Amino acid sequence: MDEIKPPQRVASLASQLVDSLRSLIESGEWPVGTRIPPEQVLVEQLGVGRSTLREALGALSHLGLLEARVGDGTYVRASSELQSVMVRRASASRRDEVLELRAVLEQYASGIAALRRSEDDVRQLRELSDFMAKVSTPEDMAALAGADGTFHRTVVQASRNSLLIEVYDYLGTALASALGGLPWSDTAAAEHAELHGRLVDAIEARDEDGARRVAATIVGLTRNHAVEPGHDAEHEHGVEPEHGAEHASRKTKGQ
Amino acid sequence: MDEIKPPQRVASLASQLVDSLRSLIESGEWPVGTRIPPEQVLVEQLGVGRSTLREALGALSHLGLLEARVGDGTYVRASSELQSVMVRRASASRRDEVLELRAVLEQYASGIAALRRSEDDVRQLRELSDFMAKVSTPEDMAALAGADGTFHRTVVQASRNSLLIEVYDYLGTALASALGGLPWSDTAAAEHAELHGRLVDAIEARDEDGARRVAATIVGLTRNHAVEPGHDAEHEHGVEPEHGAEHASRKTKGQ
DNA sequence: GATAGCCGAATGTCAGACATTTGGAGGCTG
DNA sequence: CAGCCTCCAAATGTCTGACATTCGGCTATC
Repeated sequence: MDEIKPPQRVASLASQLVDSLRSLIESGEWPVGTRIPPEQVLVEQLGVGRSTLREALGALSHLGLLEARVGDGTYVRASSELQSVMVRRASASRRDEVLELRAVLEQYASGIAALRRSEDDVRQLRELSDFMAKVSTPEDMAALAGADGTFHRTVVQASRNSLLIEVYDYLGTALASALGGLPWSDTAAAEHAELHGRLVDAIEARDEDGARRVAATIVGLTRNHAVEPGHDAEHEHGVEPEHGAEHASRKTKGQ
Repeated sequence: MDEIKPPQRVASLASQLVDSLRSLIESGEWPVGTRIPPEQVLVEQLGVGRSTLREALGALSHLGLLEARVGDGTYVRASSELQSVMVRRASASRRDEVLELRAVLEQYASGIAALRRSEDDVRQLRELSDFMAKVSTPEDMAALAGADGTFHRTVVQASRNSLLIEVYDYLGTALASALGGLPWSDTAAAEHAELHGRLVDAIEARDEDGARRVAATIVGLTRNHAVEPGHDAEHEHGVEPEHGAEHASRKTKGQ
């Protein structure tokens, strides 16, 4: 009995590989945008056959964590597997369902945020709110939409619940590809800005119920904008995060 | 120019396979528990190499839709890819975060349910509520826990938002494997039952705000039970749904 | 009739080969 | 010298064949 191997053949090699690679990605060792070593290198580093490795890489690709390009290499595309799945699921849902779920999360997160917010949160929200109140020219509408998105994400983040934050973000991603920038009338924009100010007030005052109520009002207003009929049915569900951006130099082999 | 193939080599064969197989599963053509045809058969049916097919099968396995067993076959394990990913993500989160998110969904679903509930919903809820009010002997605690779970799922389902329902269910699945059956004191059980009755009342009366508030109270009560310190950190994240159950007879080849 | 052993079948893994695509290096031309 | 073109190495995509491992059922034996 020199060597007794049998003990651990619990999980398939490919499964173990998937877990290993996934933890490499989720831990940030392979940041998004990284070009991972070519299959040949990984095969000899990990000591597995190419088929096995490819099965693992394929799984991660279909999970949305990796993206392989023929003739180029394989890149890290996202750090969370929940994202791609959630986006795909949300894209397959009726838009009002997605909006409703997101609204639910946002309202409640606003309430919690009022309880857990830091001084820093309040400062950021106040800045964004003030900014949105100032802009009114049509050409700033794009900036306003961006600020609005940041505002709501900041509110949700102040809830300090990472799982809630993540789900909220993914729903937002799924929606963004669907509705994009909507036009705002002047009166609506003014009301919108005023409500945001009140939301910040409530959060600053640690008024859970008030924050939730204001958030509900904002959500209702937003929904009225979004339900405008038109491009209802499908939209490409690829979302396509940044990827043309930071590609590690191709010839960087050793690291 | 006899044959022009180039037109669609847009996506890799394996990717197309994943989509095909996934739709077979999600459409219900291959119900959960089905033993899918062996690789060899699929290879010749689909006209692809075994490596390619295996890459697709591996991806679906790691997505949690399939489960392969050496020497036996490959079985459909779940019909939604969101489930496994969500369960895994939730299991990696702090329990209080999961509870909180689930509580959020439940509270708002209760409010929405009050608006959208059918007569049938009310009837079912009333039955469950009455049942829970009756049982008090310790040996019925298991049945009570089951009825409680069914009650809450029914409430959420009355919201008629499939995405919300799905996410709620998965969070519940993730939690169930973690906390299992908790003991209830008599007074707590009585309060619990009384609250459920009031929730049904509010839903029947289409009282959105009241339903949400009662649900919030129930959630708070439940949370007090769940936050008892102890087994906090990790718990196996496998969840393991039914699988020993309905296996199609092995020799059933044609269908 | 019960049990132990055999055998076929199915998945798991590896190796090799070729196809296809890409990006860049190098040479050619103006 | 600048710009374009060609060619090539590299990387992923696919297929085939082989062997290992494990499981379920069948059969033969006691």
